Amino acid sequence: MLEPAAASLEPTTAQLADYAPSGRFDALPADMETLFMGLRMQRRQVKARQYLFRTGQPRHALFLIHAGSFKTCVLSEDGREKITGFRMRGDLLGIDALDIPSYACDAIALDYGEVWELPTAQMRLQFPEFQERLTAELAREIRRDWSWMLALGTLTAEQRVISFLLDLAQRLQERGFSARDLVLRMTRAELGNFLALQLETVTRALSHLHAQGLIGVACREIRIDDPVALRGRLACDA
Amino acid sequence: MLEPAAASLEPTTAQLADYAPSGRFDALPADMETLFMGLRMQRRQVKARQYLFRTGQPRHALFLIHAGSFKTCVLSEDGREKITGFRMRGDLLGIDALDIPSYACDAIALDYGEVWELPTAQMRLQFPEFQERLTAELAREIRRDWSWMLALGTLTAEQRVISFLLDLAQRLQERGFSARDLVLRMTRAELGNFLALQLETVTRALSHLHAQGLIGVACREIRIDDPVALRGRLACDA
DNA sequence: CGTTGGCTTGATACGCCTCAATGCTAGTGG
DNA sequence: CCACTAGCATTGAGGCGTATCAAGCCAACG
Repeated sequence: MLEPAAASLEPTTAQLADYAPSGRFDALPADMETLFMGLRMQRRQVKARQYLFRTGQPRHALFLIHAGSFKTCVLSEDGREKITGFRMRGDLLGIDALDIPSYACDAIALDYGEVWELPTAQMRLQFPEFQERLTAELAREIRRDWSWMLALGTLTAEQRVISFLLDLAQRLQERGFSARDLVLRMTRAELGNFLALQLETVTRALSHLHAQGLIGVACREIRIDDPVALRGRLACDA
Repeated sequence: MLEPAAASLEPTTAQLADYAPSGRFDALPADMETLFMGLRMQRRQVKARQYLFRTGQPRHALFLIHAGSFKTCVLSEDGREKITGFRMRGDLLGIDALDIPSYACDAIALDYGEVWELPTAQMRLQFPEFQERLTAELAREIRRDWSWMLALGTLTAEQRVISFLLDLAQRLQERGFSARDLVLRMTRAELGNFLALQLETVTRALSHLHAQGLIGVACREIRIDDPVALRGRLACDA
């Protein structure tokens, strides 16, 4: 367990709030849940490590994450794997295959998960704005992807890890959790895969930031001690 | 000038056709032009190096590329730049900002360019399937991005260059050009930026492939001599 | 109590970056 | 016509950052 953060530096969340690799593009996160609250929907629970769907399976529905965390990944024919994102409550799974009959990625629960199954055909009829919501969600995903492409292409290993932590902190905060105390739902290997790093490099980056007093590290639990300093390290010439 | 390819290895285009970083996901490319043929549309021409639009500008329209090549790029606050894609005839520019009032990237002509301006509001009324076409285009872009994220995260410098060449060859072929003789519309620096490599590394990779007789290189003109061997190099353990 | 999976740390190797020099081509102006 | 310049491509030498390999630690679990 990590002891709670020293209350020395208070105004850190404000700094965090306007940061994210995707921050400069995005409008506020959509609240799909309230939109569909009245609708009777199929719910589905998945256990840790379980596949929600796999690449190539017939796509019969979209899924709205209600609880838990998921990763989505793509595979090449020769076995190379790449995690394309870590998804959490409010995110939609499966939209990347909206125009084709089968899923285009794997969706795997990191811990446990509960999803709501959206029957797309029915929704289109019932909610005229549904299709527009989908385009919005897709466009947002593109901008997120571009931001990460920018980060992976231009930042060092340590900066990538910082980017990830700050991005995660912001997403947690948007969902009502602390932006300071994070619990990573993925292994070091998965994190490294997403950031295009080896797991040892991720560990070393975290250890280094810890040694400098910027974060607290206890395995999956991360405490962000100095968001301002972290943000400062993201500049090109730092 | 490059002399034409030796006619020794004939059946290469078939191999090429089913390859692309995005190949395993995508359906055939959309023919937007014929769809909108009857419509009276604003056309716009841009010269080399000219911006079609910039990040943050009010988004009043989408653009369909009719001729020429464009690059789209994103910038971070501290000046880091990343080219998110090279676009050509039939591609849509601006869709990544469909849900927000201003453009989310820069679009810059590489040589010259002619685009058709699509008034989105009008199109939605006139073509009921237009919104669905947009979602399809967005989903395809996401899958393309994921494929490149996979490539950049798991391939060596030389493999990335090969991937790019094969992808470009396929896109040219889809548009009725030769899949064997390519003309790069971008500088080595731009190519390196897209592939997360330095321009010298791109040059070295091209020179190396040339020295092995797999391609012909004369500055911007590339001839693909041995697509099969190139494809073979993309395997994980090659 | 052994086994397994995940995390950390160190030593070494290698691929790509960085810096520097050169060549080439096109455009410009004397 | 020929300097002169600017932009782009190529090539080499050396250094750095991350990958790779190896070992040890710890908690969870059968």
